[in-house]
Amino acid sequence: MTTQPRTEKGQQTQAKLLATALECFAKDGYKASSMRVIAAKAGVSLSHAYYYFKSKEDIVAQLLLNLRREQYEQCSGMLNEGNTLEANIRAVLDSGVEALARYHDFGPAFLRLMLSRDMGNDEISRIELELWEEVVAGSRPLPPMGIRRDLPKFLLLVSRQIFSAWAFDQSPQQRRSRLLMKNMAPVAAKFAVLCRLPVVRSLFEDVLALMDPGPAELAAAAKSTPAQLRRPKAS
Amino acid sequence: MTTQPRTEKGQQTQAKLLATALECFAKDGYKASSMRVIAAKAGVSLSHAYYYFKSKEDIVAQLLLNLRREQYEQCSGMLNEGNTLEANIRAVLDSGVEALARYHDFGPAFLRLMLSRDMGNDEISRIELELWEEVVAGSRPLPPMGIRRDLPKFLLLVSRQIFSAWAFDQSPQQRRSRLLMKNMAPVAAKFAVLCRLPVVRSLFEDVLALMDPGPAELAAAAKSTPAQLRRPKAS
DNA sequence: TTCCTTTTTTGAACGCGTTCAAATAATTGC
DNA sequence: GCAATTATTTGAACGCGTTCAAAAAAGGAA
Repeated sequence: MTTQPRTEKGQQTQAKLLATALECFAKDGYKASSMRVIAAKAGVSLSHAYYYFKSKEDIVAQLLLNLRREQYEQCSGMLNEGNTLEANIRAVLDSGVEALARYHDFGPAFLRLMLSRDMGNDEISRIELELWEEVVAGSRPLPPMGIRRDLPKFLLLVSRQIFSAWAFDQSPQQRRSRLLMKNMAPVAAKFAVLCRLPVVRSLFEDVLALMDPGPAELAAAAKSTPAQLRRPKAS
Repeated sequence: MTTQPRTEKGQQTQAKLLATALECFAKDGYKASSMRVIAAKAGVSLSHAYYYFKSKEDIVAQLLLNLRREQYEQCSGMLNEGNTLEANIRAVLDSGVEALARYHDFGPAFLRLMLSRDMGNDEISRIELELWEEVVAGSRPLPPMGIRRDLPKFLLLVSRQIFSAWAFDQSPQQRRSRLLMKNMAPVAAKFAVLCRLPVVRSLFEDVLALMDPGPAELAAAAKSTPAQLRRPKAS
């Protein structure tokens, strides 16, 4: 959403455009829902769609955001009933794939959105992280004290990995990545328990440190320009 | 490469087309190197380019394959000199990012190629796996016996994760993902050593089993159609 | 050579995402 | 009221990846 409508009619038009787009997406899939089709079905000109949405990807971002919100509402309640960590992880993974299943051919577009850091994906990331926080906080028994704080971030990481497998999964019904999800939950739970042991625990911390390095380290890396660019190959 | 040229002139034309494409890619980047430009610079018509390459992505696949081959030749020799596992991992990761650095704006296209299973990326995967096998086989001391066989596959997995971070890394010089690479090597090496402990070892095996499930398990998953498709939401 | 089949090459078109200058409508200040 | 400013809407165009029918060239059998 690039341009905020400043009049009431504008709001309506934008809303209608978005609603139409989501409808088309659900019915005809990603490729078939061209900007021309969406604009036509919404009763506005093609170029007008670009007045409110700066790109097609921008609309897709809204779709993904909607789906995540749906998912959040759907399974937020189920995470506080004293289930095991494994069950909670499973619930979130399942609801995630369930919400997105109809849009599997959006996979690559979704992935691009989530992995690139430039669009309105902050909100999406926030929702996802919040979910994983509820997964951890609502599980009984609670995971080891030392990792309780960072476990959600770790689970977010893991779930992204799974999501990326799902996005490109060509097996019928995405069977492969669904199986991956099913097996991932117990492994992650087991890992959390094992984090009581210092050896495993330090691995956990290492991995997390990899994913977002402290600002000090980043700054240090900024200074040392390795500068050993390759000699131009003879070709 | 969709159509194999059947005459000698055809071979030449295809080769010229490919060479021109790689040249354009190196000089002008992904977006600027349109099929029209490539065809024009190669001295053939636009549609003729599609006679030999079924898509632009097809040419990009060739580029990636070339880069991987280059990387393989460059660092294959360095892996047999009795360095530590960590040093070997670092060498491969470094040479990888070095080979691809010029083509960073191909990142998303590359990623798509490597993650989707439908094109000629078998060859690319094969080369990568071979490299990781040399990393393991050439390191001193050798990693624990029990994981020696599967460690290469695990390292391939890890490297893909890093690659995906690199592909979307918007920081100047891809500083963030380069730092990630630098820190990943010691963690992976440490992990390999810790695999002597049964706890850690079983984690290793769990993760690997996740990534390619045995055929039995896949077949089982195929039968049980969960079939709890969502009730159509009220919109 | 001539005819026929196969391979190579082309021009024209399609629909796509996106941009832009210009037209229309709404709002505001006087 | 009217003019000036701002918000909305449009049509036409651009370059892109891709497709297709058909022309041109090459090769082989008679």
